[in-house]
Amino acid sequence: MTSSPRLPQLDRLALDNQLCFALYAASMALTKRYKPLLAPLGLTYPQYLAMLVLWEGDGIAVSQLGDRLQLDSGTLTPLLKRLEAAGLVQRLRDAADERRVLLRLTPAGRALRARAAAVPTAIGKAVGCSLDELVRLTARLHRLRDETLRSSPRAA
Amino acid sequence: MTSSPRLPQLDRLALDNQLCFALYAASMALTKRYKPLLAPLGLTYPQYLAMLVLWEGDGIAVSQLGDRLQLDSGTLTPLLKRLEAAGLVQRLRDAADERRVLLRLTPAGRALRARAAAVPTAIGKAVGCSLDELVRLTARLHRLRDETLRSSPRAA
DNA sequence: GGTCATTAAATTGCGCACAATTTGATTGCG
DNA sequence: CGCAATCAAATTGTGCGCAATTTAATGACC
Repeated sequence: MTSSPRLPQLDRLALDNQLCFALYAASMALTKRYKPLLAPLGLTYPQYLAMLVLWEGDGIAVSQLGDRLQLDSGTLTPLLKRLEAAGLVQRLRDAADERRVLLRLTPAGRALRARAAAVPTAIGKAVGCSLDELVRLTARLHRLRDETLRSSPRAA
Repeated sequence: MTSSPRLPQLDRLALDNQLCFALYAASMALTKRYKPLLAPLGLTYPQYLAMLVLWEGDGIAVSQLGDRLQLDSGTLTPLLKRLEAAGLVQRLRDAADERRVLLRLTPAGRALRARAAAVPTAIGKAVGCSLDELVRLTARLHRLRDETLRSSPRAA
């Protein structure tokens, strides 16, 4: 059986047939595209995602931010400390539950939203597809994530 | 203008409307799904991608692997040293061009492919969509990556 | 043949991502 | 109340991912 030169399984291990690699490569490429747009704002890409959540509504706990971004405190604690050092976010213990750390935008953090509004516009042009196509692809990817997490051992 | 409570731009900054986040979250979720499947093989996810390329054909240089995965030597050099330490890959200077490092699979590295064949099968079940849908989504993502890289400043 | 630009890896430094553990606060229950 | 279980952040350690620099080899041009 090892002498057969072409098994059907070989094709399934081809890099370009892997959905995971297509996702990974597209995500990395798009993230690189964001970098020059976010650098003037003083944000990295994950920091930008955290700010998007806080612009929707601040005063939330670290764990709630983590639920939204699917990241844990091991990732978020140092990231949020950097946002705090940059003067965009305030971290303070919840008086009602001292285990929690609440996140508040500073005036500077709130003001940054206006400058960030130009980012999605610039990216929209770069990906080169219609708004409708973009919305459908986004929805498709969210369903894929949900499906993947659902079948996972320790999904939230 | 700052007193208007709802500007159309606000919606464009909503996390769940970002294609980038949908990609990022789906990619992270799927990568986590791979982890328990790859751990018995002694591979991380990026190491698995490198092995996929080498299983297609070894004897290539580090830079060629980098072209395939869109990764640079800063990422690949330590990764490949770990694969070498694990006994899966051999790194040797190209006699014809001493700047290059050629990558060869060891017998153990070649043998690992048979065990890895079970991975795509297991993942296929987890994502919960038809093979046809999977192929179309993969192709769509590859086009998105190409488009994103094409519009990039310093694309290869 | 000697000099300069180019190229390929490697190295350094920073910021994620995550598993595993620790610290400290809260809840549940007798 | 007392105490174990649970929970939220923080910490520690490993492995990417990438920008910037360094080292060394090759190619080009005079």
